[in-house]
Amino acid sequence: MDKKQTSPAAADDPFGSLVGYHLRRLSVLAMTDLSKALAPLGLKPADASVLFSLAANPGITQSDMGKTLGIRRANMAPLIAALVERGLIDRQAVDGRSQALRLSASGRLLQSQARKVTETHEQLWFGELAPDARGDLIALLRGLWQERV
Amino acid sequence: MDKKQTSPAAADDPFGSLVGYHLRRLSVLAMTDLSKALAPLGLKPADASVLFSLAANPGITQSDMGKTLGIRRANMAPLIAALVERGLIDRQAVDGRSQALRLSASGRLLQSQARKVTETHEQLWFGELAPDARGDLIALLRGLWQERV
DNA sequence: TCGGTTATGCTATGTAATATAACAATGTTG
DNA sequence: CAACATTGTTATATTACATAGCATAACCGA
Repeated sequence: MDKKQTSPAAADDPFGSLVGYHLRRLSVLAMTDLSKALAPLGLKPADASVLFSLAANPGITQSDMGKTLGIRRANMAPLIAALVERGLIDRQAVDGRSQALRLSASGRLLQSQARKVTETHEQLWFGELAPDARGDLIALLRGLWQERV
Repeated sequence: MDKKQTSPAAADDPFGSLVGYHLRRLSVLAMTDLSKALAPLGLKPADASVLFSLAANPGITQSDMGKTLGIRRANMAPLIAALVERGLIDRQAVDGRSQALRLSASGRLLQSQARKVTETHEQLWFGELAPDARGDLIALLRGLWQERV
């Protein structure tokens, strides 16, 4: 027999049946790594998600973007303000309240760089999954969270 | 045609191919909900993970538990201290440095309650998955994070 | 068209989960 | 024994998230 003597994991794993635990461990590790990969661009994952959203939805309002990204108004404000400050985003009043947001030229450039970094990161972390397995996983995860929003 | 006019999501979804994004959204929502479910027990998810680990590995040291849970020494200290303070965990010196940790009687009781709460939560969030699909998902997620630790 | 309600953006603030750095005390090993 | 590594701890910074309250603007029904 070659029991015990193993790593500090061992025993019978009380988390073996908990999806949420493994979701969290993976998500935290992957997000930490993505943070490091984006850092040279001066972006955090939340910033990148704003740029991606804007590349796909030019003219979206701040509050609508918050709804799609799951970020609250109070947290969107400083996030957007910093990107406007850096000249990456232009705002344009839609009415007396709402601001339409668009990428500036430099914002478009940075967005495409961030996209490349993110895709490289995804390939590193999930590239071992066959394309259809990856698609299935995305569909599964998306279905589970979108039900609850 | 019935295009557009849909929810504030819409457009072509710049996150459609990003596993990490969906991992994160699901993980955050599920963890927030688990937090609320555990709150009546006076526990946070990290506390519960400590209790689960201890139920499966009585006598494990603080640092070994940190390694298996992915929690750093500096963050384990106050986490364990609070549970000891509440009388849920007993410490016993293994040598001059290490402390063996065990659930007290009240710790065992609270652990089993936390386990029930967690399993109910898991059922609510992931119960729609067939048991083998759930097992496959867990194996997939676990494989992906364990490679990186 | 007025008045109540809702939406938008913002500031201030609180909480939780991370992270690093530095330390004392103890163990381990060449 | 001397050098090194491990354990637990404190202090502290960062980040992501939350709530509350506010001013302003838009909307909408009587």
